[in-house]
Amino acid sequence: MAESRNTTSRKEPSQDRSKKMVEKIFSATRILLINDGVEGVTTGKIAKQAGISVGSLYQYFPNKLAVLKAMYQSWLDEVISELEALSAFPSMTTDQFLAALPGFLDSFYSEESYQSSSDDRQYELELVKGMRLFKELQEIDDRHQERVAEVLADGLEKVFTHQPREKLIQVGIYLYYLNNAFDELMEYEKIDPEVLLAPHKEAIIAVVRALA
Amino acid sequence: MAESRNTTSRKEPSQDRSKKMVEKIFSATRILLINDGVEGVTTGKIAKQAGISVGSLYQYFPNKLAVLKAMYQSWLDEVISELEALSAFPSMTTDQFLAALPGFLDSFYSEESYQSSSDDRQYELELVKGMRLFKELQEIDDRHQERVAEVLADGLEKVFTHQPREKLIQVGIYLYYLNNAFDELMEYEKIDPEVLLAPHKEAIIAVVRALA
Amino acid sequence: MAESRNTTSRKEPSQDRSKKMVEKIFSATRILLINDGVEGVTTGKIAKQAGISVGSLYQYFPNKLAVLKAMYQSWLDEVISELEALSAFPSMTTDQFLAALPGFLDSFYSEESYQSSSDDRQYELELVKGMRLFKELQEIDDRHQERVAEVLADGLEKVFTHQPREKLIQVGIYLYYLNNAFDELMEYEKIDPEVLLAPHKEAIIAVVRALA
Amino acid sequence: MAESRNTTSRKEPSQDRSKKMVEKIFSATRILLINDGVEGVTTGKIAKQAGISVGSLYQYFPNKLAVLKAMYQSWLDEVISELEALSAFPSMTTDQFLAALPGFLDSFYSEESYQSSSDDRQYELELVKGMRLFKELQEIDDRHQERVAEVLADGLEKVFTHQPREKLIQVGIYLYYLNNAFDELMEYEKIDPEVLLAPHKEAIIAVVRALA
DNA sequence: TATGAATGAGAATTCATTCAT
DNA sequence: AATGAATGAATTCTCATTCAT
Repeated sequence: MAESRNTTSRKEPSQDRSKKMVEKIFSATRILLINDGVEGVTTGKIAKQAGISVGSLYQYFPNKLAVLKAMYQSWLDEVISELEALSAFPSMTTDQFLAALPGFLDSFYSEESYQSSSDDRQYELELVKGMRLFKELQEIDDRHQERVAEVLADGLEKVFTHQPREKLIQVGIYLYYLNNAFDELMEYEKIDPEVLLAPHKEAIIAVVRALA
Repeated sequence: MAESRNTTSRKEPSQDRSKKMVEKIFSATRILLINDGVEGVTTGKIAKQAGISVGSLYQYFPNKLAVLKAMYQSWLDEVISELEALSAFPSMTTDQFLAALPGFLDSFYSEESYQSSSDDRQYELELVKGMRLFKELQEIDDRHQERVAEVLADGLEKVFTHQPREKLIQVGIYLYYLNNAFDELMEYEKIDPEVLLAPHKEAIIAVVRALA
Repeated sequence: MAESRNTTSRKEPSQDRSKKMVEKIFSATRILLINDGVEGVTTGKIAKQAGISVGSLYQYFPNKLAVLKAMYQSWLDEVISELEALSAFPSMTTDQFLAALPGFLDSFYSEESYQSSSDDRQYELELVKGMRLFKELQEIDDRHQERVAEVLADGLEKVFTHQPREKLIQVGIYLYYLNNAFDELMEYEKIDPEVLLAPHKEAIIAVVRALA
Repeated sequence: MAESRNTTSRKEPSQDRSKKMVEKIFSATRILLINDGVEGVTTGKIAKQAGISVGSLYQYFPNKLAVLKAMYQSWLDEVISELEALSAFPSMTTDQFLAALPGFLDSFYSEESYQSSSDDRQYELELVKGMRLFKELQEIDDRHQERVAEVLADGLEKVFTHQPREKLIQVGIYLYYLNNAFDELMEYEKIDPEVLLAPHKEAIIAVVRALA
């Protein structure tokens, strides 16, 4: 593939028709991502699965990567939204925060959260795989990381007001990675979530407490 | 690629010539892995980079995957060795262990360790990428995870004798992921190792202390 | 070649364009078969000879064998048609049949029939060669043999009503082989058709007469 | 393969060592021919099966085809020998010959003859396949046909003294083809030798009687 | 002589992308 | 706009043959 091409959408999905088309392409790609993995996604298969022609696909996206890029971006935007919701709590003292943390983590890691539908997980895993596979998607990922750090730092700032912003940003990213590691671990079949949840919470609390 | 083929080495590198050839192939592949990523590794490029013919490559490996497999396996073996060295400490009481832990972590995460040459890191990242890309390599990885868990559990067992083996295994894996997350984080340019080392150590200590 | 693949046509040649394309592929393959032999037929050469791209060939056939298979099948279908026409005579007594046989054989082996263009013969020979070369084509051939036996038995049954079907089938095949042997012999340049036609007819008549 | 090269043996198997070597190569090739078909015979496999090196193979034969050529030639020589034995009967009158023919055919087609070991049959079939596959072997085959015709004509001449040599040659070849067709037919699993032997004999007798 | 490592042309097949209809 | 046929570069792997040891 000519990876050096423009990979942004070719046209704004202004008309309904267009929106529907893009939607078809996304959901077809999602299915392929889940069933065949990124490496198994081809423009031909997307078109077939979407019930459209390859030509049409190229009417809405300049190349294959642009499709993945849009989907990846969209997923990352969701993640940011969730993090923003998470960081949207009222200011409080360190003690209040530390007291509330265990309960919060319990609900955050309640079964629903880390046991999202297997399809969803697979989909996300494949997007991440694609991100690592195509340099172009890595740029998105870099911007995403920064955004994540900012959002989490925003939250931490409400509590750890005495810490320099820069440090909160670093810790924010660390917490993000900690969470991702746990999520990834949950994919591993030998793992017992019941057993690991406790140590994982200890780890998070320790990191946060170190900010106090 | 025919992923179902036999992917073990075709011949034992018994003779010097053979060893040299295999070495050429490995180092050429390493370079390609670093420069082009797994997705950019082709048998043709390997041969060219190694200064040999494609045919020769196929005298030593039954297919492209076998090359990656051997390299991945070799790296994982090194990792296991390191972990074994790590777990080869004398039995001690929980208090002794917890007292020694911070110092140990300091030396473990001394600059050398997590600042290995960028090439080495890139190489390992690409191997991991390949592992996710090819089913056959995933099997190796699964076995590796189990091995890691066992080795780390062996170490923890010397201290936390009262804990059931199974729990030590789970925690062992968690610690492995924690370390990997930190390593991965170190790749991220916005990160300041100086700042994050402390919270990371706190996290590890918290997880271990929870075993007491 | 992966002989275990699906080797039927990839798409119905419904549109005119498609028909023309398939036609191009067939006639190019025919030429290669005649000039280079089955062993000399490659997808690349077919495409070049047909003036199309390799990719196009694979739009119409899933693999090289599928092309040969279609051509072989098509020829065998013709053969069956001819045999059906041959067997489409009215019922008659043994005596009537034996009296008519010599005249029939004369017209059947009139020059036109066994002196088809050398290219046609060569083409058929190469198809047969291919059949022996590729297991997948052998299956077609087996079905063909059975079909031939049935059709010829249908004809013989109209005359030799007292013979068990099974015997007529066996004799049908024998006659088919006899004819093929004669055809093949005609390819041999040292042969004088004028001289051999008589003994060949004697042989056929003897075989048939033995059914009376 | 460079089919245009010299394909005769590189050296006379004068020494014992050489003879043994050539023998090894032949018997290895025979096994491969039976198990994998001509298309599956490679110089590498031959060497491995023979327990020698590829290099050695090329010491005794200039190329792969030369091996097959020698084996094919050798088999054809055997066939000729058998035919010579067959034709080595005393002169007799037409009536005597025709009276003896049925008995002769019975013994000729006794089970041993047309039910030679499956391996032998397969071996011969593959040699014939190879003959059709490689132009170079076809030349041998042409010479063989002529030789067969001569030998059979020699036999027929003892009986049908009034017929011109040329005609006997033509009929000789026809009989050879008749026999080959029957042999080939016997390979077809739907065939019942018991049923077809009688008509086959009728055919032969009719052809011969026509010479009277 | 024997060995078998090394060669590299060549074969089958895939797939992103274009463009005539 | 939509279609999907056509393209051809790229990829993996094979195997007859050579040649240094």
